[in-house]
Amino acid sequence: MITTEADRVDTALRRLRRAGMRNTVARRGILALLAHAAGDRGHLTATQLHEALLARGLAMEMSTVHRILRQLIDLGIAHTVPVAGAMTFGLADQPHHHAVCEGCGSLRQLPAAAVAASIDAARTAGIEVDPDGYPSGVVLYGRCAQCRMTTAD
Amino acid sequence: MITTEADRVDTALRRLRRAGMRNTVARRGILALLAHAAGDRGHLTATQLHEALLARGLAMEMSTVHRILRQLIDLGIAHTVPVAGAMTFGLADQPHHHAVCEGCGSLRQLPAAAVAASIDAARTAGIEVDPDGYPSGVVLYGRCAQCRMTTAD
DNA sequence: TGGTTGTTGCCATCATCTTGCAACAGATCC
DNA sequence: GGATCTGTTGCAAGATGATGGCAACAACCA
Repeated sequence: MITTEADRVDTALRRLRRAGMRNTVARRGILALLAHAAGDRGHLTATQLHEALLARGLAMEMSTVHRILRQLIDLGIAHTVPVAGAMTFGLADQPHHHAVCEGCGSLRQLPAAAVAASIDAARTAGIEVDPDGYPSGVVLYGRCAQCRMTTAD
Repeated sequence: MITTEADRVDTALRRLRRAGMRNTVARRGILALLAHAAGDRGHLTATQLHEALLARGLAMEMSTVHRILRQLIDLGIAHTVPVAGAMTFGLADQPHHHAVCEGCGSLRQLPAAAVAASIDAARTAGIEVDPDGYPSGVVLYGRCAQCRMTTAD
């Protein structure tokens, strides 16, 4: 992790600005949370984001959260990973892919090099996958150590 | 494709039977469609399955389709891949993973060997992924040739 | 500082999936 | 073949996640 959270938010805001979009409280809040989550446990669902925003005193509508997330994805600023029927969101400023625990939904980042062979195989099959993991890239669904312990089936 | 569709349905029904579950019209219908789809374009969503069942004269409730699909997944007979906010379902009798087009939702199957390196990387990161692709395995999200043509962005 | 225009809040709506319960039907035994 | 047991389905309601329209608001530029 070279850049700080503030730097990453700043960079994202500049990209928004260049696309003709405004620097608003709602967007700054969401970007700050995404940057924080990226350095922490991984990605967040729209609901988790909404709750975290409220906890920070940033009251806003759920529809606004969804709208902003969609915009961030359209611009390639954020990317999204489907987990257990819901979407989770993270910053896409550092190329990576994802391994998801289907038990608890926790998420690990995988470097691009680790999934290169799989991307080659997909290309052979006719699907071109972004090597930087945008908008979803490669997702591996499995179980983390803790969930393998608790559900011994 | 070594086994016929009928064989695959039969095998699945035997596994259901062994688990103490009954051989019903609804289950036969769903398994037949999944077996057919696997040899065709890939997987089906619950809605697509429901419509196809109605088209075959097998009237049943959407809730029944969902219930049966969940049972098939619990038994490892079917597996599921999230595509564009919905889940798609396919038979899991032949070990494979998936490459999905985010444009049109079409799906290609990848052999287990093609994604082995990625699964190793996930294990290193702490997530154990089933090499046979159950229940979701490895999913690569990208774009097929046709969608890359139509949306030139 | 005022005007323009993108953005947000609010509300309604849609789609997908889940759950509870009573009626039904497949499987087994006699 | 018929009775019985119990898993299964239909029906209806609802939880959850995501989207769209419109008026009020606020960020940006001149």
